[in-house]
Amino acid sequence: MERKRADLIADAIEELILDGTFDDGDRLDEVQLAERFNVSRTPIREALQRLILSGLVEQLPRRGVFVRQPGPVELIEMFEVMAELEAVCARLAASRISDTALSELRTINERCRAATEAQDADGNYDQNDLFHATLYAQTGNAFLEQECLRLQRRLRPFRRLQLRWRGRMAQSVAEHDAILAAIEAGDGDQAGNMLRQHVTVQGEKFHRLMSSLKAAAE
Amino acid sequence: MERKRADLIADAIEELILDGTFDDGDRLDEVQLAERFNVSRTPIREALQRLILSGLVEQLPRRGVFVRQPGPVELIEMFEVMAELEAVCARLAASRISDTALSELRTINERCRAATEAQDADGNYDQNDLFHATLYAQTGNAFLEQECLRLQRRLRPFRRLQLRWRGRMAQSVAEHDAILAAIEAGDGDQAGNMLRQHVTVQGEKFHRLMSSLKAAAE
DNA sequence: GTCAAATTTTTTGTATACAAGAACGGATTT
DNA sequence: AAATCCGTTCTTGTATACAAAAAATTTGAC
Repeated sequence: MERKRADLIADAIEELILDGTFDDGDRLDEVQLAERFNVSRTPIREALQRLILSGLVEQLPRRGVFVRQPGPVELIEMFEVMAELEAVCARLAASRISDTALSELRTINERCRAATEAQDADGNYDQNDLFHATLYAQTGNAFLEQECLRLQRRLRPFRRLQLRWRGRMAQSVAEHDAILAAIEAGDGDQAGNMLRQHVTVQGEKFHRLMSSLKAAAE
Repeated sequence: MERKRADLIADAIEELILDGTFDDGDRLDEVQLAERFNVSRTPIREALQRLILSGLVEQLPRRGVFVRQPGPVELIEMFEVMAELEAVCARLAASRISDTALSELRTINERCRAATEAQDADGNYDQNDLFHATLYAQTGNAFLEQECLRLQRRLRPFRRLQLRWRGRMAQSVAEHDAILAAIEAGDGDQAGNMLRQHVTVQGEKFHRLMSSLKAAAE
């Protein structure tokens, strides 16, 4: 259960930003939001503070808060950090993972495969996130796990764009297979490198992401 | 200049926690803090929200906020993440660093050495932080840099404990030298591994940190 | 005397009222 | 006609007042 109204509102505003209701650069007016959610300015301000700290919006002193979608450069940077963090997770997990967790990962990837064959993009998306999140947990480092989940969550809407590309889902499942094989073999460095490649945005992936962004902006 | 009163208060409370005025588990009473800082509860609450998001304090719904110092396990986990992040920085910096930045790093490490020889623990501490922060900037990834600075800041009080050990300062300077040599040689993997070792808390370092913590708790 | 229930009290969460600073517009001057 | 200065208005930041929920204390019963 959520703690208080301000938290619910923060999630709601975040959703409104991510689904494009609020565009980049828009000012988030406290009084407008207050009447929109039928609350006073106080919980709105608390919610905005949460979003400011998460980096989703920007506050200019005495000016207000503005939506701040990451530009191409920052996006690439965030994906690079995600790739490196996941590489670390794979390397650590390779030596710390339990047998049950390994088979669980296999099960999840099989569900990814099934969703791919069923052309179920949403199902693939959810199982894919679960696959990565399960791996984070197997690092045996709860702090690392939380940091990864935080960034994963932040990048979520942009990863969603990527899965639309033809053949990407099948490729993703195959890469998961290879990563699992490396982990099972206990080859942490290999698993890490593969996962880094799996997440990194470069080459063709980069151009596809850019054009997806441009298309989404229209 | 700081933005508003709430930000100043957040920094002040953080300082009070880090220097031990507020101990682990203490409840941060809103009204007490309000009269302590001669403001109303509103800016206090905003400040506390910042601290909650930064993980320094914990909020229990309808109960209040409590100081939450990390325990030994979480501390080790945080240092592990820091070590891995810095390893990434070193690897990336090895291929992206500029010549001027490299010589700047050398200069900073020379200041570390001078501070060590002068038995100036505070000077060494400051230059050491600067050395690492300069390296973060040379990854060419502003997002990664910010994340590293965030975690560095969080671990700051605990790193301070470590420098008290006999011989640690000199060892640190020598390790910096080796890391710089690896970066100059363009060997990113080597530089990364060395920096990971440099930051990792394990073996003798672990026992020393634990006893320092116990001593600080008394 | 002890345990439990109810009331009181304390504290958080929300609403509203107030103050200070910034943007906007109009008027006056060059 | 353009630019600048002053005033109005709008918005943020802070204070206070109010409500609801949880904790603590007191009172009553067994």
